[in-house]
Amino acid sequence: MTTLPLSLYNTLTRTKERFVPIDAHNVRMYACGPTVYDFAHIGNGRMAIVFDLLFRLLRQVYGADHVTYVRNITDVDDKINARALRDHPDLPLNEAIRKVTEGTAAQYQKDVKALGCLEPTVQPRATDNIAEMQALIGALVQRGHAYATAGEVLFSVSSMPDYGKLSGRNLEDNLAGARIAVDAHKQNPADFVLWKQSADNEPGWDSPWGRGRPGWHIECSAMSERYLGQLFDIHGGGLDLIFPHHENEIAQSRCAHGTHAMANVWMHNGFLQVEGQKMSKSLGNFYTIAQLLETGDFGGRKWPGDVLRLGMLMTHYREPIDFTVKRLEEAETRLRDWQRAAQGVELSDTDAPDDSVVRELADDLGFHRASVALDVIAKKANRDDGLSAKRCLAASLRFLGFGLDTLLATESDRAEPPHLAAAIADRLAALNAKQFAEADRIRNELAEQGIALMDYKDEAGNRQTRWEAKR
RNA sequence: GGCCUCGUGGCGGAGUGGUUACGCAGCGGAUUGCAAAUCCGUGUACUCCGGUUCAAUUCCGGACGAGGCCUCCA
Repeated sequence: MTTLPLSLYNTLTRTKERFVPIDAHNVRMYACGPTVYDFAHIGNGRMAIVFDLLFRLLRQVYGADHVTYVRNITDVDDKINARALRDHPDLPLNEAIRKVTEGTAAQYQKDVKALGCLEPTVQPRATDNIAEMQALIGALVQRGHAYATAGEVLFSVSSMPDYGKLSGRNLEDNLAGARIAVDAHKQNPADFVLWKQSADNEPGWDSPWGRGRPGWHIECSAMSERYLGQLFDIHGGGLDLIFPHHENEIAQSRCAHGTHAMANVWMHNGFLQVEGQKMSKSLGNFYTIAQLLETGDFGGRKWPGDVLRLGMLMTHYREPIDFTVKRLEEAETRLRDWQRAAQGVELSDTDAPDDSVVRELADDLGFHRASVALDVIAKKANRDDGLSAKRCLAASLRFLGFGLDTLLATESDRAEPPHLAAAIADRLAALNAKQFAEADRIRNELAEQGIALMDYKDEAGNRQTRWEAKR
């Protein structure tokens, strides 16, 4: 285990802080995962990539077996119910819901894997943790932080003196700006639902407060406690979750447990725009991960997962991203350069990334500075015949979650196309006979098939040809 | 209205109280039969207005602009 100093920006204090784990033998992080009612969009993808990068960094610093990463799957939600009714009107509700959540969750796993994300240590589902949620709600009621009224159990924000610390807002501010009609049954307009009653045609679980379903925030409080404990190291998610979601998670967890904190560090990734505009379905610039991977909807072509990954990471995780075709093209060029420079290395499990790369990442996930370090290593790898630089570059790319040859040949081209070897041999023969027209004819013919030929001289000074498949 | 971020060259994006990355694209050169790949070299910048300072892109204040949140959206 190294002692590399790690610093992370903490939303709670709005400063970058030195990170000190509660237990260096088990560093614990939680990220709010998807609500599985629809395919994940690229904004969801950014969140997955950012926290995957953090996970990888922690594993590198503290050891792969000393980090626990929990990313939940929210599979109880009114949007899911609505989707189930819409898409499967003929099925019983429970079955329809299962169809929606299973299908969407499976697609999510596929998507984030394509983006180069490691599997989290645990991916709990909300519906497997209903009892834990009810226990938390029970504790909140018992401690006087929640009350039952009009078929709902509500959290009482006024029962918590420092409610609003994370988002930096106080209850008066909220009231001043609130244009929402105050629900009459709420003691304070900012009180939020922990449990709500379900109608017969809505999914529900029996509870001390009647058959119902959980509110939005309680699931993360329950699942993080179950897998990470009452106090853990890092909690993350998208910027929009600061309020109300994370604020309310903190309120629930701390008040239920009587603790001073829920997680020590709160991290939030920035949003993205698409071609300069807010991503929205009505503007027609809304893209799912699967769409980018498998269709030509964005820029008229498919985009490999690790190009998307680099395109996201090119910008610091807290900054907004303008997601554009040009950005992806640059990401592709750059990644291909790295892959070319690292080409031909057989990596072993023990090959470690370069220190400079890890060090830059350790400074609040400074991926961009790490990428500059990669450039330096790549230059070195290209310059001398230094195998060590090549190996180091390859190990660094692997560490960062990138493939080593994904852009050098596509899957289907990986197997050498038939006749290619013969064509190359023919061309070499023509070249040696100085029949350049014939040689160029063969080269152009192959180019049309998406195969680029590159000539070089081997150590003996003989002309050789290698090839690369384009896209 | 309240609360947060943020404004660097064609683009992406670091960084610094004075010497000013790096990458993409462009341009020039080496190499090549010609290419590709690779290497070497190279131009353009710090939103505006005040203030502090010997000196500000960097610190402070203001303006303008962009983005996010303010009850279920990553």
